Amino acid sequence: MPELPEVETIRLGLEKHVIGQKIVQTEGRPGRLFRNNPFGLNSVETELNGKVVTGIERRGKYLWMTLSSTQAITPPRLGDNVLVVHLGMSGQVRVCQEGYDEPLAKNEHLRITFADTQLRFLDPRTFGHLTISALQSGARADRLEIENSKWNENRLIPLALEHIGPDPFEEGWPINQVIAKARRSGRRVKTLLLDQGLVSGIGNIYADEGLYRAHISGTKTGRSLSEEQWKEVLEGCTAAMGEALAVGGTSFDSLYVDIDGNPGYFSRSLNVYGRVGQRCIYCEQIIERTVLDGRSHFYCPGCQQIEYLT
DNA sequence: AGAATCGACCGGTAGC
DNA sequence: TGCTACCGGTCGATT
Repeated sequence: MPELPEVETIRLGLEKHVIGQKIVQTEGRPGRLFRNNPFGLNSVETELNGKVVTGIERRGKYLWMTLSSTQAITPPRLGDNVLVVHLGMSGQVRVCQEGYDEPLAKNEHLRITFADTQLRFLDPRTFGHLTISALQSGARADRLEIENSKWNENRLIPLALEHIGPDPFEEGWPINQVIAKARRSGRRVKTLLLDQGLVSGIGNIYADEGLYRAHISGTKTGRSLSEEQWKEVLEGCTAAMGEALAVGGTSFDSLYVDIDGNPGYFSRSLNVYGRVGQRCIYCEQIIERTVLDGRSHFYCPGCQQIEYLT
């Protein structure tokens, strides 16, 4: 399940392989992955063909590929169309150097061919998205109702991502404003961490790991936590994601691999996620699993005091 | 109007 | 061997 560290691992791999390369051919499979693209698959192909890749950017779990009509690597401009990619829960991007003429695989939705490299976008469960979107000002995209929303004003963000909140790995991300908003909510902390409009990139694994690191139960309401507790939770999630990124992400099952097909190694460092029945490494109580808002929640009953909501 | 909650979308796979 | 239940990120419908 690709969350921030896994998506960033893929972004780094793509940067290595396709920056400066010219797209010679694009082939897509019509279907659900293009459901949000206003002009359908054809517009994806016409937008990409002949363009040069100038960058691969990321916010939260979304990636986008910036493009240029000339060979020079120039910064993206306001209004430029980019290819936006979301991997859902089973999406993969793979880089190939051979077999260019093989027909599209059953689960392959887009194939981009460069002179000596080919990118393949695979997604068996089709929860992912592929779409073309125009860049707009990051400040305008910011929906946090922040008074001085200057932290992101120099960044260009695809219009399709304007509902996506700040990413803890973005330079100067407004953690205090995120906390202020979270503390006005009656929703559970775990649910708030998964709300990509509040803070982006955190998924089920790193939400549970961050809550465990902060020794705080995800069943508490947003408004019941102090500023300091919220800071510990968010920094716990960020630290877990940073450590995971350093080892190529978490391959909890075989669904996540990087662009070369290699798994990440953080699953062996997880403290609670998927460890139901095993002992907490800190207090030695047995890790439990419950369901919050329809999602799995793993926690240590010794370290994280549960709050039962009526 | 806004906030919160819940089900639908998929198919690989674990468990029976 | 075959069947069913389960899982999760996001969106849209419902409360």
